[in-house]
Amino acid sequence: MSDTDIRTYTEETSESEKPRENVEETVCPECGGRLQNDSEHGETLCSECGLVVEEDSIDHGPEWRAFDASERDSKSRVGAPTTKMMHDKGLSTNIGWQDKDAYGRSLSSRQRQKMQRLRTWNERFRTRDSKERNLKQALGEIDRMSSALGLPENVRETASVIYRRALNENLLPGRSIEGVATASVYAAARQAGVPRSLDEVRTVSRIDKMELTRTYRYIVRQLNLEVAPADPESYIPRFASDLGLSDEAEGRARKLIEAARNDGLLSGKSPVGLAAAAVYAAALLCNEKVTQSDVSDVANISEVTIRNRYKELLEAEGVVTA
DNA sequence: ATGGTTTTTACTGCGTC
DNA sequence: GACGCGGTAAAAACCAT
Repeated sequence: MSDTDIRTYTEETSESEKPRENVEETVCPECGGRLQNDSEHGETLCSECGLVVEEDSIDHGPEWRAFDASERDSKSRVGAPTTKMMHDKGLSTNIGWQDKDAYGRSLSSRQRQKMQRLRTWNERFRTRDSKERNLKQALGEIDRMSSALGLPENVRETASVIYRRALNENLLPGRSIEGVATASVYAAARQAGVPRSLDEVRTVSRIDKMELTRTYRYIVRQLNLEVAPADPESYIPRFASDLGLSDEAEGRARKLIEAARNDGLLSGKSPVGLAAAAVYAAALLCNEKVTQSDVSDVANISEVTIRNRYKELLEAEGVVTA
């Protein structure tokens, strides 16, 4: 009754495909000139007019920001930033494949043999036991799924931490790596306040719904993760932006949820449905054009549910203001 | 396994552009 | 006439017991 957040919603995603822009274009839309790649800056630009058509999303900069010179000095450090996203935090030794010494000179054949042995052993130690190899694969999956879901970096870190803990507590036997990794992503997204529904997570994973819910429950219990019931409000920004609504409408939607919360309308209902209904109602109140089917598409919720919820929302609002 | 609640599916009628 | 909206009944899904 209270634990509605586990709920899943069956909805085939085949019809929720959105028209995709053609990225194969090789002619400048501005002047018709030829496009060329600038790999250093990760851009695709026009050779005629210099228009940047496409920018790579990879950021090659450091993970911190500096606002003045002294801050830059104090934050700067030598070496690659560590990350929990690599199974060894990126700190392990790597031996280059080129048989060159530090000055770029070639090594003698005797030294080459030695380096080859070192490489072999280094690799063996690096992925020493099954746990390390397990983690290596899982973190790859977590990264992949997070990207597909558009989740921010900190969620991936959190998911990685959760997975590590599950691994350390020996929760893995009997469960698939993919399953636990998926559950970690789901839990991390919710903890970070940017929840994705079970359905959304499932679509980027290779496991089925049942395994995901089972595994998710299990690791939440075993690790004593504190995952509050999903708050409808946390879905609102994403839905509102997907529908191209104004900030005003978004705020309005929050107020509707707030009013409903005071009336005790929230418990037992799907948070996604509530959020969708609030967004729809708010758009109406702000005279912004959105149809029920639009909302049902972006929220993956049925129109009927939206109708039922939004009726209740407006009533609650009416009670409060009256 | 079962029962109660919620959501979905499918279908209908109404008004408007 | 297509579309958006509102309602209903039956089916399905989900959760707790």
